Amino acid sequence: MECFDLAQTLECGQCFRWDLQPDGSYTGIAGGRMLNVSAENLTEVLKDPFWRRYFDFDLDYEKIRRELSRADPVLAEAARFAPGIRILNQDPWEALCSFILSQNNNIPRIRGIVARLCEQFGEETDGVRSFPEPAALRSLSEEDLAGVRCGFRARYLLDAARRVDSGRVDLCALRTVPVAQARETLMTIVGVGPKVADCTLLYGLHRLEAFPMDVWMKRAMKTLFPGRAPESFGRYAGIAQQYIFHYSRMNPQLFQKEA
DNA sequence: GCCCAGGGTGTTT
DNA sequence: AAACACCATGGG
Repeated sequence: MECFDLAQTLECGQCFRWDLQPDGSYTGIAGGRMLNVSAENLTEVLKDPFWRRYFDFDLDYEKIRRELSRADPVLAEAARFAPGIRILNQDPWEALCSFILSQNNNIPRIRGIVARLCEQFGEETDGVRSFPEPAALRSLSEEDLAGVRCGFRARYLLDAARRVDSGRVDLCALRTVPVAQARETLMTIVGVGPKVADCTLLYGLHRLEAFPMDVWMKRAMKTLFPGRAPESFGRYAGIAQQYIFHYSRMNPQLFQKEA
């Protein structure tokens, strides 16, 4: 399967609960299930409807990559660099929290914070530690979250928990409303700006037109696609964004000559 | 010690 | 609207 690479998909910065094992497989938790997945058992894993959907296996990434590549040679180069990336169908609430925690932070530390959050406040069933539900966080104080060591982001996490748990932000409804409106709704949460909102839309709600612009993407757009608007990439702009993000992080020398 | 990390908020020009 | 300090924390 050329259009599905586990390392590219699980290590491209969209998820934070998958661990590379010594044997090259990945162990992770999603939707209250634990999975060990590798190139060897992938076909078997994809027979399970939950994982099939999680890994977005029914979307034809080969075709999308061809379309995107045909439209732009630079994008074609970026896509060629990691043709096996897929956009996961993560839980919207977990994605929202993960990217709230991501702000002004680095990926290894985000992973640690998410792990501690699950360990301290997630429910354990059959040895699987779930991501804590909004109701489990709603009534906590910032001091209660001290052990998670997420710093100033604790306040943001709690505001998100309260708004989601109360229904003022209905994550499920955001799958179908116009994307601009969904974005605005997410941004009513304190600590959620354009970038975190777009990450939630893309990775949690599978709104593939969302185009998160972090520091890497800003550099990449200026250098590789000067003057080009994210919307110009079309309804799969989010997938284009993922190719560009990964390409940029793997080739930082592209941006060295700033002065 | 300094700088940066998949940013956002509040304040100042 | 654009620039800026500030926000906790940890790693290089």
